[in-house]
Amino acid sequence: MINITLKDGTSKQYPKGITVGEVAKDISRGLFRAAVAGKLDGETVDLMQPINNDVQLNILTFDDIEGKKAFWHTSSHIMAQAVQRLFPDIKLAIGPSIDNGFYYDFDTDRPFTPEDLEAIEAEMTKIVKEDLELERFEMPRQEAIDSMAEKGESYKIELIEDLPEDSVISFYRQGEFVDLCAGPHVSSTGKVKAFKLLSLAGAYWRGDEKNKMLQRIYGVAFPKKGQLDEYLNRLEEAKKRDHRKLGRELDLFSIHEEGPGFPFFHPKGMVIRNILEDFWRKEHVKRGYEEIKTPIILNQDLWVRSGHWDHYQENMYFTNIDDGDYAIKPMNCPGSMILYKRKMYSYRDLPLRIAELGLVHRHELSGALHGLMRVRCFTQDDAHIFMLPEHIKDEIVGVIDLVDYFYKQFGFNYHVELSTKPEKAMGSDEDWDLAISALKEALEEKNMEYIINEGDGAFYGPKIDFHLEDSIGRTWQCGTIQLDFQMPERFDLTYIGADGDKHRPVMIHRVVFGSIERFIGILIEHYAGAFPTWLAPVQVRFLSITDRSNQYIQKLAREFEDLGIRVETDLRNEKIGYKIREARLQRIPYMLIIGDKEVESQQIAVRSRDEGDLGLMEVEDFIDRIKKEIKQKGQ
RNA sequence: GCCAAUAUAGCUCAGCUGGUAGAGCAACGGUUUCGUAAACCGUAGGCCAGGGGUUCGAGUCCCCUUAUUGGCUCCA
Repeated sequence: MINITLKDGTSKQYPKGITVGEVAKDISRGLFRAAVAGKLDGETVDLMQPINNDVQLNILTFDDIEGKKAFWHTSSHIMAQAVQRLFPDIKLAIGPSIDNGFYYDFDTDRPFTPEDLEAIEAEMTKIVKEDLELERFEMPRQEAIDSMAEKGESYKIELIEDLPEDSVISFYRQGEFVDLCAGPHVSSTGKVKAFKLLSLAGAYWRGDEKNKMLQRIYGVAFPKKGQLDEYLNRLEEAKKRDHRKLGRELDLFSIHEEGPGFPFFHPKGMVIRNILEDFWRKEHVKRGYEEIKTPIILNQDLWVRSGHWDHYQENMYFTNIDDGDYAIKPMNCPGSMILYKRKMYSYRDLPLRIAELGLVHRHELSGALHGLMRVRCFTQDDAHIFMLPEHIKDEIVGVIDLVDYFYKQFGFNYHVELSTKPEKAMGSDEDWDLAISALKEALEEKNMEYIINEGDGAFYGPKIDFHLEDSIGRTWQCGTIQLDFQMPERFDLTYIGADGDKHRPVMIHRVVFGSIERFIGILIEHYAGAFPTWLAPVQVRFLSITDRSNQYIQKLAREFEDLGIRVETDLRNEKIGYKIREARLQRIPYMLIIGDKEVESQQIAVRSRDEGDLGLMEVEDFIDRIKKEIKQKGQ
């Protein structure tokens, strides 16, 4: 007999060799039905897995992340099986589960069509009905390679060859389909009750653009039909808050064929932009930053000196002035260097925090452009902090606090990544190690969780990135803090130390919004277009019942404007319901409805976007209310 | 840049296997002066993304270009 400790801490005796599934069945039939996999001492395993010694066991259902992974992994096998039945000539590459479903990559000369997806789905339905059991088995390395060679599965051979010498090479079989796979999997194909293939895409083998492009099919699957419907519904809802759609409907910005990746900001979009910038300026002054503005075009020699010519050229635009070669800035730092060098600094002047809202241009691949999130020109809310080595940690902590303060203001959740030295980098490994440990130290002092992104740093230094989520869960890098020992060296920056000698300062590059454009895109999706009053392009719209109230409205509107409240009037000869509908579609925080009654009593009828009809109010009371709300910035 | 899909009026979309472009909303003109999410009638609006081809005839078929979308790669 063996002792099995369950999730709730209780332990039970079972005969040696009992399977995970049998334990689940012993606990309850319901749990057995919901079970998709198990977790033995932290390792996820199949339900068929026998247990031979005392362990801690968790029964995983679809509600567990690892359970979902197993479920989706099996779904990807079902899809691959269907594809192989319909298109026997295809080669299998890889088919993992992902955060929201699964995919499988196939190699075939014949491109899949949307009709193929339907046929594949139909075949998958059959496989699910066949309720094929999944069976795990292992093979010695050479045998595994031979067996894959026999099937012509060259990608699988490559995968096996890359496995470490001592690793167990396991396969899963369901009916006639066999795939190299570490597992775990659900016990039979019949469990995958509801699924949908979502999209077709090209994907490079092993994510390397030098490799062949394979065809990837994405899908999702659930144990119940209702869950699938709910998921698809959520996707539909998310599409409604897409910033590209709302940007058009709310008249905030547009992008035209004449300037792919170069967004135009409309008057209402500019209101949001200007408010963000005002807020930004105020907070930066408070924290000891000074603001500068450097030119967009600077001569090519500067970019050679900064290292951009060697490391960033393919992302830059170039131009020519009077036979001289110039570049359009892709970053603000070299301009900031020039300003630092304009005079001498004492160690007492440092740290020096120099901020710049700088418009940069970068050549992004056409296929990468995406609304305001990925553009070819954007404004960075940049700053360069020049400092002594002993300032490093405090300055980084200061920036982390600033970023956190900003993101909290908008109610964002974010996650942090630390990126290390890339292949194409300047500087010695020692410098990089020093810089990386400084960043780590700051993160640890703030008790921040972070993931490490190996080789993803900027060419001049490692960075801490702050990532925000869009409406469908994709994350976008916004804030970043980059520690740089290289630029000060390249530009021979100095300060005079207490010893009277020249010393080299260290610098930080950092942004908080990241790109104002991207940040606005994320804000639009975050609020689904319903901006809090302090950010709303129009805060109040007056709606007339009849034209008898026009004069009163115009008088009030002028008063509100004088108080700095952003107002619009709708005096059209339309029914009130129609005007309310339009104002609601524009997500305007307050509608003030003015008819004969209001003119008579010199009051206003207030309708709030969030709370509905608030009834009659004194004008003064409403002004107090909205002013307070604006001051609180939606907190 | 690569793979795939898409491109019809300001917006959302019809237009079947080729026979000469249509709706709703918006705009404009009129009627209606109305109380909390869409009044009524009328008018105008399109080089069907651009270019080339096949055909007696192309929005529909083919090719090229551009842009967009979903991915891959890259990144704020």
